[in-house]
Amino acid sequence: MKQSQLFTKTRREAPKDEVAKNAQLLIRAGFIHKEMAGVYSYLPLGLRTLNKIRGIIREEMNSIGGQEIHLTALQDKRNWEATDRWSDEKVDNWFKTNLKNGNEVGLGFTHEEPLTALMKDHISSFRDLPISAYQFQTKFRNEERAKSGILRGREFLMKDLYSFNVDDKAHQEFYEKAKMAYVKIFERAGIGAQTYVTFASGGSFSKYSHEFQTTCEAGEDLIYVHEEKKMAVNKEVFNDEVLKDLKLEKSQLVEKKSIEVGNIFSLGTRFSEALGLNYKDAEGKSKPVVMGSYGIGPGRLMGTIAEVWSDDKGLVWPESVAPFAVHLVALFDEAGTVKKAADELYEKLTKKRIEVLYDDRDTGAGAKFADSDLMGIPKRYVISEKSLKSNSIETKDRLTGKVEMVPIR
RNA sequence: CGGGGCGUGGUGUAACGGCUAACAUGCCUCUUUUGGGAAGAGGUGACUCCGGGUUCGAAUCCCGGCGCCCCGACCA
Repeated sequence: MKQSQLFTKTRREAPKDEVAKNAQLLIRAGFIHKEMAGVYSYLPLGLRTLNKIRGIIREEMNSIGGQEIHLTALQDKRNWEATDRWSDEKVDNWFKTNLKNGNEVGLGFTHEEPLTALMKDHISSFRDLPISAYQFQTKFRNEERAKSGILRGREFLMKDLYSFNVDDKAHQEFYEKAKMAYVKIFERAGIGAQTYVTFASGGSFSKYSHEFQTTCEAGEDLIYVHEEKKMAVNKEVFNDEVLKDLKLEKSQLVEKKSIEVGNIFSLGTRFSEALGLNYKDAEGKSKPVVMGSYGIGPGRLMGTIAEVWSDDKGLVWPESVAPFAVHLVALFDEAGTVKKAADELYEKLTKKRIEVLYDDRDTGAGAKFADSDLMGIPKRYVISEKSLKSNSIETKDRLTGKVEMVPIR
């Protein structure tokens, strides 16, 4: 893409109402736009990165047998009354509204209820199981306080997968596969080194749930990390009993702030029983389906990557999630020879299906470099009078700063 | 929801209760520039968040509303 065509502009300064680093950088670089507190729009660069993240997640979910679906945001309250999660006393972050006929509907903050109800149409025998289905969906949560930029919003994208199995054993097997898939996702997204499988409260369905916590100063959570075992314990369950359970010793653990980038948990039969999702086993007996749920917020993940991978000049995207692979920066000369060479190189790279952002704007070198640093595209190719003298381009790695002269072929 | 802070051109800031609301940046025009946010000249752009009140006089003080940020609580 030609940068002269990109409608977004970078800015020198962050708006004063943003303190969170992720929002400051993403807004300055033109990735996102703040609509109101806790509500952000994605602009071309931001959406490209978000879609890269979605792509990684999608591949990993497909690889464990997940089938992609798309449920509705509007929720029929009857499903939620069946599980006792409709009342505002039970769930305090509902967005609710009314239809013209007066009926109440909710905006989904998660989708266990509707999917469980939906599955009644498709699950009747043990032969129908296992099933796992996932979606990328906009969730609505009426948070009392939105904060930390894109990390905690009132409207946000979420990948949620739900698993349906015949019994606990089958569920547990899938759960482990899902956990491994999650580990891979965060590795591929570039934050594997600082992301820990973290034991957290399991709610009423199982002893623990597993969170994926990325250590980072901007984090809202406190976890206790065991570096060698690459695992951690969330503060909410940090007690002697749990440590004994997990065979950990306090002295080996280090307290760290972290961001919850994913959470998986066993649901048991809580939803299937409440909504009547049963199947017939081989003996013809009716049994409730055993469920699990597995969430990742791709937007929050993007914000987390921005927090982890950035420096004083701007964003530093890992290749896997960068909006473009290459930032072609042309420093034009009077004669037009640089422009000609840059245009040709852009065509050539594009034909090779390399994703290039071509800075063909008529601005000074300093501004182009500053913007390039801010946007954080992993590779920068500079083409200029100087580089053309040796018939080459200058490449610079955004992360390492390493510079090389590469001949143009 | 408790506590604290803040609303001034697009953005970031300034302005004692008192003159035409200032500076930087952005944007437009011209000239000169062209490897780290170039220089000069000219120009554009604000009912100072909204509504009341006090005052001869309000961006500034008071009351109410709305919005935003931070700390805490909450976040199956």
